[in-house]
Amino acid sequence: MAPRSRSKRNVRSTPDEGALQRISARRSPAGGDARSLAEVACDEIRRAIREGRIATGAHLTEVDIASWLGMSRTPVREAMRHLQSEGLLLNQPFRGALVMRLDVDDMRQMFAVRELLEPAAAAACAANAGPAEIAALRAILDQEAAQLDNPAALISLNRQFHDIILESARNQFLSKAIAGVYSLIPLLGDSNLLNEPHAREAHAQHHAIVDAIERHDAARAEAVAREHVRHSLKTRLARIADAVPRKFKEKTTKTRKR
Amino acid sequence: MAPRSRSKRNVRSTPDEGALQRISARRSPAGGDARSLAEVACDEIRRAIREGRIATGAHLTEVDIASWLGMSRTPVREAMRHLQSEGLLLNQPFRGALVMRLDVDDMRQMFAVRELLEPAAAAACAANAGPAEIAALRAILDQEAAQLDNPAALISLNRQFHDIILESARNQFLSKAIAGVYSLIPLLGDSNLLNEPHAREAHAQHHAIVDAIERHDAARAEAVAREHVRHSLKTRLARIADAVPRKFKEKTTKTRKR
DNA sequence: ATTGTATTCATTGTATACAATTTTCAACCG
DNA sequence: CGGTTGAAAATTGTATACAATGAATACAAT
Repeated sequence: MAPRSRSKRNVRSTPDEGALQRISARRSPAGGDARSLAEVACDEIRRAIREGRIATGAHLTEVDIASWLGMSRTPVREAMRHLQSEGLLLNQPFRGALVMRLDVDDMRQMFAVRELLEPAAAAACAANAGPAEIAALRAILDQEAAQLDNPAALISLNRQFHDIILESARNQFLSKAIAGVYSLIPLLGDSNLLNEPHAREAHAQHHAIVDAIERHDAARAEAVAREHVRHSLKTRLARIADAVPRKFKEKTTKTRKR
Repeated sequence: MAPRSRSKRNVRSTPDEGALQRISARRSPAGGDARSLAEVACDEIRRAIREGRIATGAHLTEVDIASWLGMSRTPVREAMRHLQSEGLLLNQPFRGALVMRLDVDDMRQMFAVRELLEPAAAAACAANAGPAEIAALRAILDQEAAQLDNPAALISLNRQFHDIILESARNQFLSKAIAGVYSLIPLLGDSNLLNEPHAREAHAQHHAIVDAIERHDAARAEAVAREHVRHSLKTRLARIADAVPRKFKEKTTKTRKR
């Protein structure tokens, strides 16, 4: 077993053994990563998909990823299985794994479920949230207001916002269900928050949600959250409608590394 | 690569090659299993948990399972990671994996989510189901009616019933969300369908659901499905209330194999 | 030229060996 | 008698070798 100690380059009494350790040391030369290589692989693949460096529809093989990341097949295999169960990769029996591709209909299905789950989370949060959680939400609102023209920051804040609501809902099954949907959002392409008018409207809705939560008005929180999801879908559909006019149809663009 | 051919002991024109194939056949001596060992391990562990041969709260290690199932750690590890992401096992960093344990509060959370998702599935099914699906549902109803005193059969029919509804809902995200919840039901212990009065009521509700679906009455299907979930929770809570009087408290009973 | 057949190739499945780290437990010192 | 330290045991992480299978391809026969 190799990783897992966070930053303890630990006890190691005898010095010669320290040397021996350094010989077989981690391959990440800059200091303490200390996550398992499988986790690293998982995150790297996810990130590459999110950033578009691996296109949806591309097909990955264990050996390709392994040589890309400079590790053996074992952790890569583990990561790929994980991503498969997450739904990001599609196991193509003897031809590598396909990066899942979502069409407009899939997107509608996804938002239908979000429209079911997220309002429920907001309602539960309104019922359960204490002063600490409400303060945390307000803090996020303030930061959002200050960063409305900074999509990267907004994306991070947005995730935190929804995470706090989800935790306050205090329902692990609801959390897991929503997480299962969220994990496939990267497949939809760029975030809506790159669009500033959308970001402004989303921020206003966040505000309304927190107001309702603070008043413990579950029905109102639920309604606004539902509207929030609907607005998000509407923006995505509009973006697709704008983008469609282009004539070209990509095939399964193989974006490999190496 | 080893398994994966389902039941195609395929074309193989020349007979001597058939013999040669049999020489290097799978290690499961009785006929064609042909699933990967990781899948076998996954199913075996799941089954052992469902049947109570591994108690909730038990802690499993890769080597124990491997020696139990007579395979190497590799596929076992894969299976355990899968079950962890499913939520059936809880990774306990250096002390083996814990079989997840659900208390009454967890159960309530689970049913809260089911009460959200299953009515939505019934409603979508009512909107989408064609004659074939409705016929399939009616066939299940008939079989249920004939087996009301056979819990094992009812359990299988119940799963088929909900599977058909879920497929007819035509929403992969909804399906995955519900599947994620269902996979933890074995942790709740014995099925409600062992209780005949409950089974009768559940069958009646199934009937009402199918009637609504056939009339494409989404609102009615949704309402009955919600009542169905609520009734299921009520029965479980009543069973717990009955069972609690017993004084004994189990510890983390280690139910190993081998 | 087309079809059927054998061979090679690409890819995954599994076993095993080893490394590294956490836990456990016992001995030792205060 | 309690706390600390050190070594052994238990457990997991990773690499690598090998087996087995589906797919692709070359080749022969009609």
